[in-house]
Amino acid sequence: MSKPSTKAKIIDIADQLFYEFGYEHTSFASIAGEVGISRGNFYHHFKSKDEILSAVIDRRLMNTQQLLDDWHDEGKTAEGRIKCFINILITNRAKIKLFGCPVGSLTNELVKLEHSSLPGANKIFILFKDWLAKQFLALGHVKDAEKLALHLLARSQGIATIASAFHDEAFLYQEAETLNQWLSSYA
Amino acid sequence: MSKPSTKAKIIDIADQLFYEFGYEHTSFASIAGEVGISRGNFYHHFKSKDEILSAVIDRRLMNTQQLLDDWHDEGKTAEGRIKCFINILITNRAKIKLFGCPVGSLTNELVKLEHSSLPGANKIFILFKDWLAKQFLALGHVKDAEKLALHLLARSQGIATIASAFHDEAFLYQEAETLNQWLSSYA
DNA sequence: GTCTATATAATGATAGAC
DNA sequence: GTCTATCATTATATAGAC
Repeated sequence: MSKPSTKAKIIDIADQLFYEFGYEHTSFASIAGEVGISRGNFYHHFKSKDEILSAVIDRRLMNTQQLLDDWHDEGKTAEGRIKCFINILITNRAKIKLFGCPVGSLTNELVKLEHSSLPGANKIFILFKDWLAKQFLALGHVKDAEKLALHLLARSQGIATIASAFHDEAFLYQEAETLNQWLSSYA
Repeated sequence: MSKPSTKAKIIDIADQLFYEFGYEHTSFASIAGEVGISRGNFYHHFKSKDEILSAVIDRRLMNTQQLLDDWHDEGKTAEGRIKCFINILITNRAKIKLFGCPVGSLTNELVKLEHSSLPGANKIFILFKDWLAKQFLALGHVKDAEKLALHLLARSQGIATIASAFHDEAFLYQEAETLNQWLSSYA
């Protein structure tokens, strides 16, 4: 592994800070501080804050695709693969409890800013949705695959919202179990 | 009806703007502009921006309590009353599609700001939760009333998140129907 | 109670030396 | 590629006249 470039470091740190503190609340000063560079250096790599957001979204898209590919190898059955999705709520419980879902909370913010990167952020949702729909299709739900996929996506979003509002980790366990029960009625 | 005081007007406008553009993104200048007063006049009524947020949350708490009281009179049965809750997704579809849920999107933001008003905003969630739990209790779900209430709350949150991200009103109709079906299995 | 004028700090962004 | 210095703008907030 070669050492990460400054540009890669900026994207990595911005990704974290946008998640933990929100896009607008994260300043160049705080990113620069974390990366260990000066604010001026910043604009050598990115022309604007929006451009960093774009890069962060692209990074998240890549990471999400990688995650889905990994799940495809892990899960032997379509049901098992959907369970991988549900299980993020448990795997990422510590962060979800504190900051909610990275995708949902970002779109939530971009919606209110009427930000031009909302469609980009939505692409992450769509990656999940299409992947889930493929699994439901494999389970024989030819007509309802899309609907079931979006339904599950919404369910996971709501769980993350409530869990983060109340900083309630137990709720994540409880609702992940409820989702698995729901899934078994479709598998 | 006496004409609303300047203070009441500020709270009313701030409530709308916080919903549509977010708390942090809403400036004093924009509130003052909408109300039709100068920025300086502002601080005669509120000592800080946080204090306005507090007042907005108090207002939302009162309005929510009023809404729940109205539903109590409207719905003849516990099931009917829960359906009133589910039906907000339809009644408020135009705004939810554009800005999400006022409660969920506010807590989402306050979580990331680590804002001291998060517990206050959560009280709105708790009002809904306790009211819903009471209805599920009336339906005979003695042991699961709390769990079912929070589950339904989370479901509605997720639906609002997805609907606003994609500006998709049809999804609100589709999922409200799914929720009503879910409810009928508990009623 | 409302206004104008202003203080102060932080923001995103630029210019130019090294 | 990184830095320092700086700009223009905006933000919250204050002081004091009317």
